[in-house]
Amino acid sequence: MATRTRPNAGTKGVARADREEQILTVACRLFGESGFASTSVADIAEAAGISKPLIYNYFGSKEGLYAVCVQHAAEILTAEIERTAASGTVGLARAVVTLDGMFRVLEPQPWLWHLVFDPTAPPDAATQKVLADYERRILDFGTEGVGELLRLAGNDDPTDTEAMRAVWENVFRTLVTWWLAHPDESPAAMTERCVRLFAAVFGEIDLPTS
Amino acid sequence: MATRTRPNAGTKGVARADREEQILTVACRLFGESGFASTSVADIAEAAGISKPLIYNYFGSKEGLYAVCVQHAAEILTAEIERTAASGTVGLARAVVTLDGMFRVLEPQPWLWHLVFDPTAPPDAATQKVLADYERRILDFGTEGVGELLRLAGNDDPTDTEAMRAVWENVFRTLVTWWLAHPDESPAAMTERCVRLFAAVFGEIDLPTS
DNA sequence: CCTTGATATGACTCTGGGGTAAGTTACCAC
DNA sequence: GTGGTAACTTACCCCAGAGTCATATCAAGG
Repeated sequence: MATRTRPNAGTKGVARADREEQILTVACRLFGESGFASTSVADIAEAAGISKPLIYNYFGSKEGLYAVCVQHAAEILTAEIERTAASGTVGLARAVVTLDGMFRVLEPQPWLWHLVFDPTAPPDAATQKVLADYERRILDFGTEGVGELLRLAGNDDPTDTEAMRAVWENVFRTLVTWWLAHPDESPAAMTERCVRLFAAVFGEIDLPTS
Repeated sequence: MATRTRPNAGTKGVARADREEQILTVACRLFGESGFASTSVADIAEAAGISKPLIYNYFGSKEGLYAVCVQHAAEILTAEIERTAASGTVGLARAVVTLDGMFRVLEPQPWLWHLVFDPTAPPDAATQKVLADYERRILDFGTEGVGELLRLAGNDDPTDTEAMRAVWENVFRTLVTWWLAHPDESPAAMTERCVRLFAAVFGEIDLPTS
């Protein structure tokens, strides 16, 4: 055709699976850094060097893409938590080990954290299911340690346990979020800081040799 | 005129100050319950039984209205915190007293809480200034108690103190938010729950007679 | 009465951003 | 070469929701 109305169309030799992975990587970063609501599909397309319809072609909708991003992040974070949980430590030592693992996992891609806790995440069913699953898998670990703490103090009220679990979950989140807001701090240094903070509240704790 | 093209126009005998207060009340509730981003000016107008332009006439913009709402809420919450702070208690007892006061203030209008901590609040200068002021006034109280706790454990690292303050602030927020999510629990019952939770972590605490 | 200012609204405009229709290009199998 | 298909884009539609304009009604003062 003499009239090249769409000079950039046509395949560039990138297989669908590869393109999907590339889009996913870019989207995770943008969604994580700016939040779901403040990130437009056009932004992602531009950052990935492709056009908007390709994203819709591969992921269906903005929500669809987001759900895959959250799934991706949740899998990484859950795997790390389950890994440290399997290491056999208990009580506060386990908390420290878990935090330490989280810092190390997040260091190369800190935006994953905010992805999972994005307050502007859509009420979309797929996304909510992924988040609910994540929540459920994480929950048990927290409830364990917290329940133990309360029983030690002679308290086995289940509602108290639930409230305390919410508190613990948010302490965990706060420590990670605080660390993310202080990028100069290494994971190791932050872990030590956590140990000092716990010690101030609970007294000295015996850590596993690592 | 035979052609009554705008049958509902014209004053209804409500003075500007009264209308502003009425709009403010409705807006606080809607913004607080659904968040800034999910609440449209049309929603507020409808809930207040007036038309959209009147809101723009009185408040200039959606952000302008929101800033006034946040100011309103922040004043109420700050006043309550400063009131309990002036009561003379210290340490954990003060934490309990402050929480108790907060539960009582929020009982008739729980939405005020989420208004101040809305993650979808606009980056608008006026709003941010109000929030920053609120933050600053609250901050000192937390830093005080937290600093004391750390010093007692032989720790006076200022960065540790800052991190611990962030943790404490979020524990406070979590307890209030948890309570708001359990509307059947009375302020008194929730205060007692907090006492039990603190006791489990810190051991028994001596409360002021009240 | 009749002007003036405050209170009020119906019916617009405009923009950002999600989503789509329809076509274009390249590669591969035969 | 010539279909068929997968990869890709341009240019568009469309709507919710912020914000505005021109006008209408009322109450009070002269």
